[in-house]
Amino acid sequence: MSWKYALGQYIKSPEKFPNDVTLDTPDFVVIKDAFPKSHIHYLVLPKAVKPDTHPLKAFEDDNLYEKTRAMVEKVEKMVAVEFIRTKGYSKDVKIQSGIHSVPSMNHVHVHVMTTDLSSPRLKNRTHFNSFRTGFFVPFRTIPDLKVPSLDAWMVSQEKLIKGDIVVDGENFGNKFAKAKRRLDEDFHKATIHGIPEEVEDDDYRVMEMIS
Amino acid sequence: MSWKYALGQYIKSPEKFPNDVTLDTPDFVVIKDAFPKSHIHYLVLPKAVKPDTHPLKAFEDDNLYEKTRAMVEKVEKMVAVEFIRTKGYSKDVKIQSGIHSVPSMNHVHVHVMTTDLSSPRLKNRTHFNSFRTGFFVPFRTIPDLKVPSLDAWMVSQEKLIKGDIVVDGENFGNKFAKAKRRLDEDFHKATIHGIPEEVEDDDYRVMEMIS
DNA sequence: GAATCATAAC
DNA sequence: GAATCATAAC
Ligand SMILES: Nc1ncnc2c1ncn2[C@@H]1O[C@H](COP(=O)(O)O)[C@@H](O)[C@H]1O
Ligand SMILES: Nc1ncnc2c1ncn2[C@@H]1O[C@H](COP(=O)(O)O)[C@@H](O)[C@H]1O
Repeated sequence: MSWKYALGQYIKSPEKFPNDVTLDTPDFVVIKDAFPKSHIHYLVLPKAVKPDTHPLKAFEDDNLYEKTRAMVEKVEKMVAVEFIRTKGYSKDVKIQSGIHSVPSMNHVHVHVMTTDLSSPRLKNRTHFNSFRTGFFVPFRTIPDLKVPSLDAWMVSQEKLIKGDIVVDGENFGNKFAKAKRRLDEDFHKATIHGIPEEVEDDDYRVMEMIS
Repeated sequence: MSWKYALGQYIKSPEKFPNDVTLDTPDFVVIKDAFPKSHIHYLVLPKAVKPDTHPLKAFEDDNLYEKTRAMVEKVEKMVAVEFIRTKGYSKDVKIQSGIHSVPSMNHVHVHVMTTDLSSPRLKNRTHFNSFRTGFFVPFRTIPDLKVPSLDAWMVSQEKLIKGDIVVDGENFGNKFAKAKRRLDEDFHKATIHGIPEEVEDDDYRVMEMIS
């Protein structure tokens, strides 16, 4: 099995990876991304898809899309809870779920992750742009996407990876290290490192969102 | 001022870097290493040395060596205290102080650091070997070093940088990423993440060492 | 996708 | 020294 098929091992033998597999149902396996690009980063893997299918192709199947949507939703709620539990309280837990326009790994997978991009594994511009540009396709936008030619679309989408690094509104050009510092600072500031007593009433909207 | 002389700024204008300068005396400035290779990593900079002097040349001056020794000792004690304060209790705080055989940066500087090499800034084999092979010259061994030809010695020492990565007794060859994982795990395990009540009597030897 | 190595330019 | 970019080999 070449590296391109590495995600297949979790589908084939989830029991072999108890530390990586978070959820194992008849139709899905949910794993921790082995190289998480944010503080929390999961992959949702539908089991019944041919390994080399492009996600947009796979999700033309309304039934698969709908089942995956339900699982993604479930994992999003887990992420919110886990974030609050492990990272201390935060005013708002921001989560993004979606696919890469041109996945490197086979086996259809949906990224479900916090949006911080504050992680030791975020090492280059490609990593950043793959999650913060149009190269990242939010899961909910998939049904309305109009992609006449998948191949042409992929070629076009791939250019987004090479573009300038933009954090918030600020353009960092090719200064990845500087942008990374910013992302790490932003995460640190956004996370409340105080005692629970300091939490204000209006900070509970996340708990409501996930309830 | 080219990058090679960047450490000179702390000597020239310590007041401009309050976040970096830990100690400023008539003869020394002590700074936090800007790219720390261990959890705690300081540089001791004697002020009265010409910028492009090799440390072994500078420390032939017994008076300078002795004054630096006293300052290094002082910083080592600070490091021990800081480690216990910030990283949680640990059974033994291991500290290494010394110079690189072939420094890249000018302005004589002595590294005073914990030995963990567990740091996001440790990024390659060169970093590792520069602190874990004979390329790193412990400060206390300097007076007894016999180096007839500094140039020849440096050429020879430089080869150590290219060697296999060895952690504890284990040879990691060129597998830096794997070695780094080990270093991070080791640090995590060595550091006690429990409550003070779990500390045993014989764990206080560090405090005695520094008292 | 990750990781090692080499190479400019600062 | 740090950082960006390109390149094999997996
Ligand atoms: N062996 C692996 N196990 C788990 N996750 C992986 C593995 N190899 C790569 N990944 C992750 O899989 C994702 C593949 O990205 P992409 O194909 O661009 O959607 C990335 O987020 C990787 O960090
Ligand atoms: N601008 C800087 N400020 C503080 N420390 C630095 C700076 N640039 C490099 N360093 C550190 O200086 C040390 C120089 O290493 P060396 O010359 O090999 O002894 C390394 O540990 C670097 O991380």
